[in-house]
Amino acid sequence: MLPAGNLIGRCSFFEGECMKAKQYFEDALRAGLNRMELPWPDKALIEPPRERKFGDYSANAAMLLAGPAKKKPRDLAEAIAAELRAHDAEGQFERIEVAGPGFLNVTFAPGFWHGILADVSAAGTGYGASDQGHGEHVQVEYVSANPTGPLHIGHGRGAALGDSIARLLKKTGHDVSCEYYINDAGRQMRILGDSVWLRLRQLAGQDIPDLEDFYRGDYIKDIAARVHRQYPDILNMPESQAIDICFREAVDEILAGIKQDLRDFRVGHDVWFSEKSLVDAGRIDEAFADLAARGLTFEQDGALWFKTTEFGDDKDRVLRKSSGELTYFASDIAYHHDKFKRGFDRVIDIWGADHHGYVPRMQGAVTALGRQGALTVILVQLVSLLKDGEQVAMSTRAGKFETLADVVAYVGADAARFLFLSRKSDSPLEFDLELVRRKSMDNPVYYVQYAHARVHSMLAKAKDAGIAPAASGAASLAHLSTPEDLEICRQLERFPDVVASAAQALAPHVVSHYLSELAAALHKYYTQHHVLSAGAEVAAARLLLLSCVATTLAAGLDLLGVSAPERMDQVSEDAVPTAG
RNA sequence: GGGCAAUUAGCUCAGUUGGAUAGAGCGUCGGCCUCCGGAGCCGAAGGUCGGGCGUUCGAGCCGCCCAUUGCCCA
Repeated sequence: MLPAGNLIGRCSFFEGECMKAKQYFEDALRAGLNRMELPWPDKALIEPPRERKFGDYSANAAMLLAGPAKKKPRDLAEAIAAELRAHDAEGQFERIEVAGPGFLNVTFAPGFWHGILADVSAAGTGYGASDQGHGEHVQVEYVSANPTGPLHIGHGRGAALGDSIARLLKKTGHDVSCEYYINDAGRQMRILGDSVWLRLRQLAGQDIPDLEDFYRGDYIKDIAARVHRQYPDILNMPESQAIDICFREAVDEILAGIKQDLRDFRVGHDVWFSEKSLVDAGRIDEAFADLAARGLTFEQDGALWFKTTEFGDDKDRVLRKSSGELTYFASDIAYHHDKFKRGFDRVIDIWGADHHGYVPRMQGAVTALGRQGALTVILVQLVSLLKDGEQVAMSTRAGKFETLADVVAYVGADAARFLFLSRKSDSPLEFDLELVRRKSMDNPVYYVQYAHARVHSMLAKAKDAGIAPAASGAASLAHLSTPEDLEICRQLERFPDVVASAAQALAPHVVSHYLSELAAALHKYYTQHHVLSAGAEVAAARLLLLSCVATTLAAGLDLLGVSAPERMDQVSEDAVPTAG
């Protein structure tokens, strides 16, 4: 959990007085307890109560202090409440009450909440930003699919998650680099080269049976045909040379396709790191030497072993087989060794959940390298693809929706991303193509985008009518006094906290849930309070409030990599299905 | 056989250092457009938080056992 000091630091981002409600209450409470010569309890919590009727924020301090002070929790709470009331010179609190077993509940005055609008207006879409990361150098590695075929929908989930986590970390003051690790060395790559070579010869009329263990997607056939066109005499070359050409061409083409798919999904990596370059540059040996210097490797049966049992693994692992071949583990160690040598304070890897057994080993390796705790592995559970409630087979040969590109073309990047980022990464996800594609209320992404578009529609109408939003400090804000006005202010005030905790937990779904709630508050407001016909002064105040909602929605959607359209007909276009 | 996760409303899911009557969307049923976009709003019904035991003032959350499901490893 964040120390309280961070909250103050975050507020310094804005000019003037810190308007954070939670912090304001905490400061007042601390001061009050101090005057009463009571300590601040270690487990003191200040949080919004579950039910609105209990006020804006609730503190459990009296319950924690009652025991040691030998007083009844409620009596002590009353005494603290009286102390707080006596010192609320600025009248920021509307109500200070004691409830239940001894909760201390406060409700802020409307004027306090109106101050939030100044924060949002001043920050614009930068609202919610902070420096809690203090420029920490963080690397996020994600997708990193083997370049043996196009990305599938599971990769899409990892891509959306990694990209959004990077956005969250940037927003909270981290120095972030996004990386894709290209596994272009090793056995899978040999199989890829062999697969293309085999198809090429088959296409040339040679009667060769399929291999048991090779890539058989149609894209292999396409690549083989192209390679043959490009190298007409390839069949006359020495086989090793021909296979090498097949391999290089295949990797280049598949990788280009992967990059295109990610671009279409609005995911961008800063660094594409080649495993082969790691091997070629001798980095593997460097890492081995590092481990050997720490006495953590040994030779046995002609193989090189790493003593992972010293770090909690259930057995030691091989780094280099007796045949001289390197294991995946070996290059992964070298890769992470390299990451830390590049100066990252913290490294985040996003992996498919089927690799979970690999996590302790990798953590052990990082510890062995002297960087315990610097690696965070996020596991992403499987995505099951449905169409009208029925499972779509995911095998390479099955239906036409197996690739990420097809799915994105069918439902649109916004809808796909929002769904991916609406769920905790460690729970399996159902992705129903028809549901996600639907432009209706069962689709949360449109609900949120519509809220944003609704505000902009009103702002445009207001402009035509010559009504401008009020200035953030205007006296007319006093008109924002209904429960719906204040509810929206409260929601807006939460946003920086939401961003901070989402970044800390590396959990973008916290943001998407928040956005749904803010959108709901906006839609409710829209139905209950007419803006443009409410009289010039009221209209101006309400326009300011709603434009702050739009700003915050846009800031939040940006963290998810989802567009914030000003008109809904602008989003429907990229959801139009491709031919067929 | 061992390990990692998951289990919350009919469905899909939130609920993070243990706190007040467990929430949302969809679906179902019933309401709301002479007015800023109805892609919306309001209301109702719907729960043994998989089961059991324990820890304590208090457990969806922590511990142990069991069940089911998924994955990893031998």
